[in-house]
Amino acid sequence: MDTPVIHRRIEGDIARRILSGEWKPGFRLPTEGELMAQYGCARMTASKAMSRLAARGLVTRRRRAGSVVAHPPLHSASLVAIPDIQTEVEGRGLTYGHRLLSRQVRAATAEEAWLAGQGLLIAVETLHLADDLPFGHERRLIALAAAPEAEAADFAVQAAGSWLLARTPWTEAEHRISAVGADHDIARALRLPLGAPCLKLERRTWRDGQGVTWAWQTFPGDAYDLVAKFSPTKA
Amino acid sequence: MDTPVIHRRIEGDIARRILSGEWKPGFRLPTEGELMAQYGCARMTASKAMSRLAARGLVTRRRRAGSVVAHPPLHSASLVAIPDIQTEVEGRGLTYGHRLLSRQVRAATAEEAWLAGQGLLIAVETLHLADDLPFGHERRLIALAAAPEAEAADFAVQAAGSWLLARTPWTEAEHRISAVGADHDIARALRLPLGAPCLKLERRTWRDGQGVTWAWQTFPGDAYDLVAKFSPTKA
DNA sequence: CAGTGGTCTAGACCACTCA
DNA sequence: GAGTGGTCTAGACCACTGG
Repeated sequence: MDTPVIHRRIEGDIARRILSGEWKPGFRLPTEGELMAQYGCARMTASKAMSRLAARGLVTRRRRAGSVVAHPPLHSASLVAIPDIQTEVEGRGLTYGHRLLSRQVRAATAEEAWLAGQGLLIAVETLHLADDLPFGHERRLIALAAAPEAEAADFAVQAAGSWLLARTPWTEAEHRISAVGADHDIARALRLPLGAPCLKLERRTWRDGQGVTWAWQTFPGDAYDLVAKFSPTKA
Repeated sequence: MDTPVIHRRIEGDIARRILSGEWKPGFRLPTEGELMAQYGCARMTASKAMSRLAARGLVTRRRRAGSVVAHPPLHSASLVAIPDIQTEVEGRGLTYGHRLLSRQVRAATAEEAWLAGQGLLIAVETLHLADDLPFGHERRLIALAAAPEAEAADFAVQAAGSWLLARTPWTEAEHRISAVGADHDIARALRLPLGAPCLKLERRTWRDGQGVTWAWQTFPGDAYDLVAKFSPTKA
């Protein structure tokens, strides 16, 4: 058999009972030895199943104390996925496009030191389009030290964001989501009244501690939602 | 030895080379057999390390083809954690508080059928406070079928959100984040001018396909950011 | 001290797929 | 067909911790 996948069956059986509420938080689960007997498998197999449940956060395991159904975190931190803009637009059945509004190479300011130290960076301003209508506005800084080829790249052809994503793997990112009123530039680019509620998405990216890029994306509040369906079943 | 954790050493060694860029996407990784030789371990140990790397998304494994460094997804979907309000407030060193503005038991409307079918639900309106100042506004519906004890609970003591979280594990959740202008109720509750940009967080929660709760939380745009630091190293 | 999980070994069979 | 990963077994030693 290639796919006896006994460990998945064990994992699923237990997960079902936990998720259904049959086994409540704190409930003492079978030990690995008991699982061996129940399923007629080796200990490593039972162990694998339980390890996966622990990785999923469904159970807590402690030596000697055994495995118990995990208590849901009192202050849950759930997750929202942030798709990139092209994916978002095309997911709505619209045609994605973009326009390079400005591009500039300059030295980093003090505020941008985390990105490029005293070095050079590229600043681009991009308008994202959905079916040729303004969809979002983006300001982006790219550290030249982290992506030297960026100086020669033509961001009118491929948007700076996806250009970077395809080339420069990141190891760390920080997102910040907030609501702002449209300022002058953004109101004009997105054709909104001044002060109209907009969703602002700020993203800073590192690669092994070195700054790569810093982007601010702004979307009309009534045109863009960040949506995420999340289930704890992920391992 | 209890913690030889050879598999973690293997995992770390390989992860480092991938994250540093030394091994680029598509690079053919050592086979399990080669790892056995390099580290002087059994095949299961090498296998475990590689499995974990695959689970982290750093490598792609295929029978016969071997394991290669995974290509970063062209359209990355990054994640933002949504802390609950109390955690958020206390994380800023402020004192958390809340006030129950209204509570009502009524039948579900057609729009709320996903939550409670034709059944009853509890509708509560809560004001969240930071250092006694309005911090966020919350409307929440709770399906009585999913949490019958909610009818007797005193949400003036424990806020409905954390009450639920502690009692009713959820298996699926959907978040929606958007920017809106403050409407009358919210402007009054949060003491904002009408139309002020606000961050709206909508959350729908299920437990095994049955609706549990539906909440809308609204925060002043200039007072609340959703921040998340994310690194792909998570397994 | 004894039970539990964490890890490791040395072998095995199989499914898949590339050459 | 042969090499690779996916899974399983039966045994082992150890660290930790609750009684």
